[in-house]
Amino acid sequence: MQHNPKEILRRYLAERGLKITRQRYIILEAFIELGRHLHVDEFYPILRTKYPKIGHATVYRSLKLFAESGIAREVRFGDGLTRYELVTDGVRHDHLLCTACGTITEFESPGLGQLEASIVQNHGFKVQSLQIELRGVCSQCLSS
Amino acid sequence: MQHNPKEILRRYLAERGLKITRQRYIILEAFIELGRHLHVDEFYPILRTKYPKIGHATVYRSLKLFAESGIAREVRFGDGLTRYELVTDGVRHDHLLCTACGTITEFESPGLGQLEASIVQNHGFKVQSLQIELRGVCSQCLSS
DNA sequence: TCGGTGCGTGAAAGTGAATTTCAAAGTTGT
DNA sequence: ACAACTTTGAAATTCACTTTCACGCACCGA
Ligand SMILES: [Mn+2]
Ligand SMILES: [Mn+2]
Ligand SMILES: [Zn+2]
Ligand SMILES: [Zn+2]
Repeated sequence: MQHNPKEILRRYLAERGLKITRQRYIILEAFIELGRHLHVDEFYPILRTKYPKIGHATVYRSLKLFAESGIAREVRFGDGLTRYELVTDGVRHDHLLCTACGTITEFESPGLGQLEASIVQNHGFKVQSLQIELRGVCSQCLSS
Repeated sequence: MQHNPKEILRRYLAERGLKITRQRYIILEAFIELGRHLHVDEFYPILRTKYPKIGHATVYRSLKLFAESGIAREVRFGDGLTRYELVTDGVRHDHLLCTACGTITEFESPGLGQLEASIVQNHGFKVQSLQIELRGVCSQCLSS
């Protein structure tokens, strides 16, 4: 149960005297249910069908809160939008962005541990996060 | 002479009927002379001392042009600003961002070729660019 | 060297994502 | 239920960046 996002968020809020509101709950459920790499304007219309009175500022605020609590990750792909994805217990992943069709493909990169280790060794840097972003043309687009 | 940024830009402009203006020349000189990872508002005051009439839209336009021509690279560090750096002939590099003092440290990562190769192999992706971004605490900040 | 064509410039206005403001409403511990 | 907070929603604001448009300037050909 420690890895349930709802539980993690509940604790995070409780620990600092913050509140579990209806809006936060609805936004969290939508966030868990809907796909990855979504930005506010992809959430907002969907949320409004369930809760028409919700304000867009609340959606911004909640997603940011989710990232702070550790259940979400902010992802930026250079299109000026901030996207979010659920942080899962599994292996970390990075993203391939197809410049032809816009598709985002996730990939795992073994060997990043080594890269990180060499950076620590060469620069005495304490790593908090590491992200790789590839741009190019996906196989789909290449073969058509 | 093929690797002189001024020469590359001159050609790029000539090839498409664009013009070498006083402003572009001044901005290019400043860009070459000043440090890396600068954003418009770091350039603008300096440029104005040499050319008080210059407009900020022109600075935005020129830096973007430099990136299009291949002599500059856009770099975004998630602070909402677009920064630029000269593209040099040497080895590619990536960035370490210190979350304590804000310093940007450049590093080279041997072994990226392998990572790229494995991605190509696993996903049939034609890579156009690859960027790594590390966040953490620099040695300077760790030791004080 | 002198136009003429058409790109470039600067000031100001506009854009769009994200944040802030503030009064009203909701949440929680007691 | 009460008091002490925090949160919300609508609207305003911020901020980087882009666009607009009238005028200026670069470049080419005669
Ligand atoms: Mn992802
Ligand atoms: Mn750099
Ligand atoms: Zn594609
Ligand atoms: Zn530091």
